[in-house]
Amino acid sequence: MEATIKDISEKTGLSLGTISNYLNGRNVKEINRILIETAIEELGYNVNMSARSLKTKQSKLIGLVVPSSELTFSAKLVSVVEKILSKKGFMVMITVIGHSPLIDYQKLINLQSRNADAMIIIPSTNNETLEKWLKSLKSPIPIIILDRIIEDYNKAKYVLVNNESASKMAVDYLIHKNHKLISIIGGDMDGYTTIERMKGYKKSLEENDMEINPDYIIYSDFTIRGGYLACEKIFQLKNLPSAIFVTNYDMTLGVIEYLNEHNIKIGEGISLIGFDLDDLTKIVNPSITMIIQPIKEMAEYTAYRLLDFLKREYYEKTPIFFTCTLKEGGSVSELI
Amino acid sequence: MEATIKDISEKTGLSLGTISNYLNGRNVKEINRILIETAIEELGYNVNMSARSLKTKQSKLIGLVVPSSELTFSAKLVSVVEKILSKKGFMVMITVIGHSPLIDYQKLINLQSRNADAMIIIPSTNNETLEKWLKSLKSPIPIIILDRIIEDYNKAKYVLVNNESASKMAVDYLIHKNHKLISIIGGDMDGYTTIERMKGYKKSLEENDMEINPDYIIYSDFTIRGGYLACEKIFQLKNLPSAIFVTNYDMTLGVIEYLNEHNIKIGEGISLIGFDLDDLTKIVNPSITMIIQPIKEMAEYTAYRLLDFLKREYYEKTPIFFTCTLKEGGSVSELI
DNA sequence: TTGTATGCGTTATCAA
DNA sequence: TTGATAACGCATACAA
Repeated sequence: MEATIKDISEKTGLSLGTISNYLNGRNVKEINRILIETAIEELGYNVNMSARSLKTKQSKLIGLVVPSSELTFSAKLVSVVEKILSKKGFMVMITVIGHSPLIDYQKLINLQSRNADAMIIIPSTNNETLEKWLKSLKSPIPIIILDRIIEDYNKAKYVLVNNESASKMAVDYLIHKNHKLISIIGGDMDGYTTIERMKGYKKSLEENDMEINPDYIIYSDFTIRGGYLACEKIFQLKNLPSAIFVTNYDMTLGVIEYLNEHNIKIGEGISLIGFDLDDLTKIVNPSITMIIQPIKEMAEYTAYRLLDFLKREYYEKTPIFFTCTLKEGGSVSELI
Repeated sequence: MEATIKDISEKTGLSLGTISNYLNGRNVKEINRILIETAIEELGYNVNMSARSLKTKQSKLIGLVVPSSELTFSAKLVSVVEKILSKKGFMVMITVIGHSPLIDYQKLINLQSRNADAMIIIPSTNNETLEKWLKSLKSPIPIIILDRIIEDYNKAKYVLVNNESASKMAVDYLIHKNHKLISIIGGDMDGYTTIERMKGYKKSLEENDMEINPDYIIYSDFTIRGGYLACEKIFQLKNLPSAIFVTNYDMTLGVIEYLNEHNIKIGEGISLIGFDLDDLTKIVNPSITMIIQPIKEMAEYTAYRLLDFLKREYYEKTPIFFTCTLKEGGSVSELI
């Protein structure tokens, strides 16, 4: 049997209220403080969070909703966010969505019924279940949504990268290296992220008075397999591009896999720019030039903002955009 | 204000007990069932888990303790475990340890005070705080510990791979390819995992009547940087080995990084076998020959066993060992 | 500064 | 099958 404040009360001869006061950082007479502390020590007492939550309506639990498709990204995020939040006594509850609408819904409800104090959500791709659930939420807990904007939902704070300019930067870089035929591999056609990244691609081409050839625009699904297949599609074109810009991590892996498998030399036969994390850069030879999301900074910002919100200091919802950087590797050759 | 069973009781005219009975799957008259269900629907009712937990002493929360050093491994584990457990209404609470003893301890206590129904722990390396905490635990909740054995702690179920034979398999393979000078990069010298993997290394050499040269045995720390530095050390030897066996994922990355940086051709200048996940295999060219841990199977086994334990069907604690496989890539050349 | 009493939302016990 | 009531462990309002 776990010890309760009642046990401590009995052991110390003090009332429940005093013990509770001590536990909540209120003033207690020095003598009693020592009394209580030794009792806690001896009994191995821990606060029962269920009881406390029931009473205070604060769970000290942060819900983290991540899509099954973004596990690498999520893992980084979790480690940073958890580190910051745990220092303030919060625990992180994880739920992975994106498998089936029914199960997703159950999971979200489950999360809700544990009344998380706040929520961090990575919607990644369009997820109707998630959006429906979000809109049905009436409790005004702070919610931070990462990585994309849900069009008609403005009750959350959005933290994202400027996808359009990141994408433009990549294509500008390729053009600067004299590439004329540039292919882009995007995710699902109507996803926010892909739409934005495509915008940057087109904008760059337009600004440089280059033709936009729809054959070079491939839509895929943000998976390794998807990247592989997209790359395969590109190599079936009569007129091969000299460079490929792959717009996410997993697809970049898939593309590299395809190129390796077909003995196509990266940076020679074909130039390549990837997207997301810099894990890869040093492992692949030649290293891959990549657009890097400042994920650590985003995660830190998210965690600290959440903490602010929870202190009710403010809850302002202006979206914040982070800027990606281009990390040069050896995967882009300069043409003449 | 969230709706409670009291609201449902009032709306339906039924007593709290009946509502509770319905909620817990007990028999309720058909008419009342419909009454309740529509009330729940209309009020948007959700069970308050804090209250339920307080009463039942079951949190439906599973604690997951992962080391900061094993984030890749952990991410895979989480996704599999979460998928299985969430179907049964459990949520997964994550805590990352390994930064500082003090914070680690706070986190573990925090986890405990939320009375998780069960725990999954990946200790990775020696962690005194964790061990002390485990031993101080009196509540008999099911605990599954992955990846290594804590010597004098037998209150948990252990799920691991047979490190010794996995390691032996790798070295046997190299010897079979006529490698005579084989270097091994391990983690911290007194860690369970490293000790086991070193055993396999030595056993293989002994069985093949080969000399064990301490110069070829490098201890490091399971990080990317550690792998890099270990590799550097190896290349400072007067008498270079022809093959390196790296005993974990991150260090394998570090080694590849070093080799790329120094233009040492993998599979030509030096042969390489890595350890853990097969993410890499296809990305690096030539693909890396690796010892693969059956992490998905282990995670599934862990989740299902936990579910069994929670149903109190049994809680047997015989350690279970999974077998690694060797996945051939192009990173090991055959010598003559 | 401390003690007493009440209630948070739920389940469990018992009687009807 | 249902209803009334107590209890889970804690925080809080109020009185002392």
